[in-house]
Amino acid sequence: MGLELTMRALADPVRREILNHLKKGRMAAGDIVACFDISGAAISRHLSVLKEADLIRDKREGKFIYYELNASVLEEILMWISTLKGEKND
Amino acid sequence: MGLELTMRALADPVRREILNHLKKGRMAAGDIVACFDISGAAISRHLSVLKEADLIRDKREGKFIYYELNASVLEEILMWISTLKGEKND
DNA sequence: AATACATTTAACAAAACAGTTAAATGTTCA
DNA sequence: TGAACATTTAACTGTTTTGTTAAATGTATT
Repeated sequence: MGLELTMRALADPVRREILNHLKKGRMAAGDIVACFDISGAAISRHLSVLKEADLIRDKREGKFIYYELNASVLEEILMWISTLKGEKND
Repeated sequence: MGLELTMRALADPVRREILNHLKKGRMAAGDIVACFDISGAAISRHLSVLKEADLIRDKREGKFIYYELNASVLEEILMWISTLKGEKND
């Protein structure tokens, strides 16, 4: 999917904070909404951007949709940064 | 200062590519412009965003203004990512 | 001083973004 | 089936971003 999607997704502070919340474990969309002061619709779109970037995965369970972090995508950023710093990387 | 400025600066592909170019060493603004297909004015504004984020530093030498990478700011991103991954960091 | 060169700043247009409310979808349960 | 709940999608609005060209600034050179 590429660095482009990832970086764009991470550019927004709300989305970064969503990821910070998910660090502790998966959460239903509604629980995420409750952490913020903006509408559920707005959060929902943020979630879809994060999902598009594969930074999160979702799983429906009954009425709820649970979101969880997929930190593996961040490796690409780490590699990019490390080449910027002139480090060798595999 | 802060992750916010850094992430926003890195969100744009042109700016990331500017950093990639600077990895090899400092370059005058004009040389950077020559790497892209957009106007000097546009590049100049990208440079000012990168500078605002302290990702680059500039130094005037006669007619030229040289830009160089300041990779140290990237540490903050590395730390943020590492906490996301649940790693301890100092 | 006058010109030329390198770069930035200003003014503006087009596209992208993030929020809102209202309507639609999918699921459960009486 | 239909009412209630969780979430997303649609339609729209205001703001920010990125590019353009033209004018301004700073420096060197003659």
